[in-house]
Amino acid sequence: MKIATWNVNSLKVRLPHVLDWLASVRPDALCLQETKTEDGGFPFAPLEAAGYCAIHNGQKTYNGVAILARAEMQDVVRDIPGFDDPQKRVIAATIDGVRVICAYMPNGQAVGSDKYEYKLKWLAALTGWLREEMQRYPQLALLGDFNIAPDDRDVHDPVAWQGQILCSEAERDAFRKLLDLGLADAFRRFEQTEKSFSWWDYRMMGFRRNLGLRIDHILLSSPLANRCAACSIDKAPRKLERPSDHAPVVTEIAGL
DNA sequence: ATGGCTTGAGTGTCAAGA
Repeated sequence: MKIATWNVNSLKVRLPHVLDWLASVRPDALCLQETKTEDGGFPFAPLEAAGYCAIHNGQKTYNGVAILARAEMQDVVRDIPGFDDPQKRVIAATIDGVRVICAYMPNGQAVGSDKYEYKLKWLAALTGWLREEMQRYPQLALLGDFNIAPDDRDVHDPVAWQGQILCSEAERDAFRKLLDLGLADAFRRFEQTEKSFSWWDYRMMGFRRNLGLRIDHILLSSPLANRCAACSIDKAPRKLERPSDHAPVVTEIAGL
């Protein structure tokens, strides 16, 4: 089973890239973040023609998350249960016995800001919900744009970014608390080249100079982590005309 | 120099992203 995550930064703009990528990679499931549209503007028809069912938790202008899958999706949940939040950042479904949770964590803007406080509260709520969700679904994968670089090796310039948004200790603590639930960072289960990133700033030729961060992640519960055969970042779509600023992250689970 | 691009909303220019 091949599952993936991609922050597309507007699905309307990126649909051709997404369709090309689905055709060449053929994942069983793809989690999307920042669709930036309500359900009315969601491209269900072309995705279905490409062989994918879709579920969407949409919002105008900002946020918006979706899961595309080749198989039927069951027990769909939108938003974090019990957490009052108008922002559409979570959608979950069961696909071939695997609980797939697609999340777009808040950016946080600046350490100490109101948005930063919201980010930390949001991450705590997600963690609380996942603790229960993992009891119900032993085979669980959390995929998405975490907006957290977990370690200095996930940052192109760790000195410049030290203590800054996406790299602060409280955010990294929140990431570790997710791992403490019994989840494993699929990417770090394998040998990776140094300076592997999943996001590069549009400005300053960030991609060409590899001035990036690894903030998009796939976390796997033990039964899935034990069968995880590969995890990589696909930089190819970032090289196209009008790319998303994020690249897809893909993992392969053997025997599913 | 808190800038630099990109998107959406909307038609002038700003918020937000990371």
